[in-house]
Amino acid sequence: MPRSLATWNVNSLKVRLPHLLDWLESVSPDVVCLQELKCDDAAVPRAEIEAAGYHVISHGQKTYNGVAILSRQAPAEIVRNIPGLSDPQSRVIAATIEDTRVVCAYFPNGQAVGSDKFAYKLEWLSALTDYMRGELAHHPRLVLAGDFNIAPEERDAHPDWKEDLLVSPPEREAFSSLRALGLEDAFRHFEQSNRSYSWWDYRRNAYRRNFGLRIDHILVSPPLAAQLESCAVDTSPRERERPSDHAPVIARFV
DNA sequence: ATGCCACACCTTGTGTGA
Repeated sequence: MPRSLATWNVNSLKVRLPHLLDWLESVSPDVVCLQELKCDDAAVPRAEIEAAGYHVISHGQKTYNGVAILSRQAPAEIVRNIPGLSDPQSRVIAATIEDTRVVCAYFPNGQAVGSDKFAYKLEWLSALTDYMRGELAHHPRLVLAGDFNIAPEERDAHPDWKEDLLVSPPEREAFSSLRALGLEDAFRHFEQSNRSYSWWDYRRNAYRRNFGLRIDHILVSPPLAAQLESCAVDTSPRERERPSDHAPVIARFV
């Protein structure tokens, strides 16, 4: 089984490749779920990632979206997108790595509560929830990791966050529905510092002020929850030059 | 009230993100 699994929205794989390679070398996670590649599959820097010791599978898209799974062990049963959902946006890739089913997802942003894109977000969330219900029936050891674009509780958003988006009741109810399938938020399995976040706006010195949200999550099924050893946000890549606006989250298992 | 920043795009502004 993988002993460690991370998720990271890199906001352009091309720009963030040096950050990613350095981080892989220093942290050496067994599985990494990446989001917002912003490139198509042909542009994924496969050779560099393989040279770092990882298999790489991707579901890319030019300009927007795009997801990938990096893994020390070979992936099997690869699925791209949510089965049965007609969606031109590349937001999901899933694979079985050893004995564990890994679903990597870049959830829609939603733009503004009540907008067309918000309606798409809720429809997409409903489809994902149905998909996860079926996956859990077939794979007792399941991870859903990615950029959820939802801060699930009050404590997951800075008190001065004024927008409804990412914290609205329908978004939080959708997150609860995923948890209700029997998935645990790995981060909340442990004591954490107050104001722990995974994303900070590039503007207005948000990172320096820790004006952020916790929207990147690792949800795990009960057998994996029972084996959790730790789960933490790694802010070190956010402190580099030209960082992603997101920091990676990493879970370790005994 | 907007842009504040970053990224991609057959760029010289626009769409999108969170």
